[in-house]
Amino acid sequence: MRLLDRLPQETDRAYALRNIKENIISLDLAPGSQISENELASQMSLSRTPVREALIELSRVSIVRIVPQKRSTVALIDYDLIDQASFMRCVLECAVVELNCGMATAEQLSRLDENIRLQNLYLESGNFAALMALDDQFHEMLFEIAQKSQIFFMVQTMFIHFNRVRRMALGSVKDLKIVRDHAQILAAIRGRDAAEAKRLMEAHLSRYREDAQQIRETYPQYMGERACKEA
Amino acid sequence: MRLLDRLPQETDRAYALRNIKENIISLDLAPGSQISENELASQMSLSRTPVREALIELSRVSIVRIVPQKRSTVALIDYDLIDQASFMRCVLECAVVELNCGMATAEQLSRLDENIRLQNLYLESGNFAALMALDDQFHEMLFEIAQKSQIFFMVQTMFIHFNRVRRMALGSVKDLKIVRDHAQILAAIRGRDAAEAKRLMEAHLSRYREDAQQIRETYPQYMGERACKEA
DNA sequence: CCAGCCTTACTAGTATACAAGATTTGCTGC
DNA sequence: GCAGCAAATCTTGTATACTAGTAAGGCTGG
Repeated sequence: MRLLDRLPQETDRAYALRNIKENIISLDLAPGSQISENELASQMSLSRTPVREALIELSRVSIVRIVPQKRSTVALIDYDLIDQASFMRCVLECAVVELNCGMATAEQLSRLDENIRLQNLYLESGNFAALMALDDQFHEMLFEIAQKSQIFFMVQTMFIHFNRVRRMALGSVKDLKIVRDHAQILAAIRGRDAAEAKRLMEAHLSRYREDAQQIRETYPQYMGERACKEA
Repeated sequence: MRLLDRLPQETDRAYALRNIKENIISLDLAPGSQISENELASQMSLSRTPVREALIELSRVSIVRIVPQKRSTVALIDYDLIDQASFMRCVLECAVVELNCGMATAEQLSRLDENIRLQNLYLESGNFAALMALDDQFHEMLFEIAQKSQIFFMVQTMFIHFNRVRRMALGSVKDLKIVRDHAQILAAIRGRDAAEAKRLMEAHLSRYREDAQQIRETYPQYMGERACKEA
């Protein structure tokens, strides 16, 4: 397990959650692998309590599976869950971006502009991790502008299914298209064209599904749904 | 605090969560009231651990507010949060009901029929609590039919903001309209008319917002947003 | 009487001990 | 050798002890 640096004023639980999440996305905690509260706790130099509380939260979105008195495992890649997370995100963000067209201020638009400028920068320099963080931030800003931050916060945890697969395909040529998508979406918002903004967002989010087949072939051992038997 | 009966095979944590949630909705744990892990634990004859884990989950959707090392309180009624929960629900359910039109089987349709029959029954007999439960079940079934159960499960917790206000307005004449809405929605699904189904769902969910002003006047002490100062 | 400090009694966060259940390992008797 | 039982050792669930931070109330010195 790869350890992240502690953030200032971060509680043990928040640290454990952030750390475990990151390790799941990076596949350092591999899909299907067994995890133990005790083991994770000692690796992070914490007690079981904050680790356990973090795992409970992750189990709520089915990214960690806790079988009482038996074991906990990192969930296998489940395309049904990814589809559902993807569907939810698409439906919500399309509605959000429509709202954005009616309410984004000049100052907010320029902040989005700034974000996209940085995206282009990291795209050129090949810093794909930073690019992904900016991508997340871009979408979060759209929720903020629509005054729907709480919704973003709530559903964000479910995006991990999505993000794990995204990370597997990192550095693909798709990234260029993604940044361009963002610029087009911003242009539509600026032009107050809700229908166009929605159309672009839908197309944008559908990109993430494209790599499914390739990933399925590259990491067959991580696939769930049907092949895995219960113990 | 009113205690619910234990369910078979329910863990202490699940029981605590169900119990606290119910007491928040029923206003037995009043908006703005201070709650203590210790006190709740002793009232439910549990230790702090499962109670605490339940409260953490509730704090994630901002229905309970935990101030570290200070106190925990039941959130005041916050119309912004209700709006966001309502928006999320509306956007998701409209998309779901559109899907339903394309995929509901005859067997599923008849189960929905059965549910609505029961709704009419409880409406006549004035059993509004049972009616509300059937209402919830109706909407959950729509998610199931669309094969989006995980989404329902995920966002359900946020509906508590919504449900608390709903409970305050319980027994109003609106209930008649609500049951009729359900029947119309089902008819649209049966007729495979996605546009109509969506339109009906949107109108249906907008009903819940109507009582806002009345509730605001009836329970001014429970209102949050601006008037409350930090301690 | 009043200001300021300090004690005390709370809070939630964390660590650890213990309980209950499941699995595995190895012994035992055939 | 093998079937079956049993004990040891895992797991997570729960209870409790301890830590640290906050707030309030009382005491003390002026």
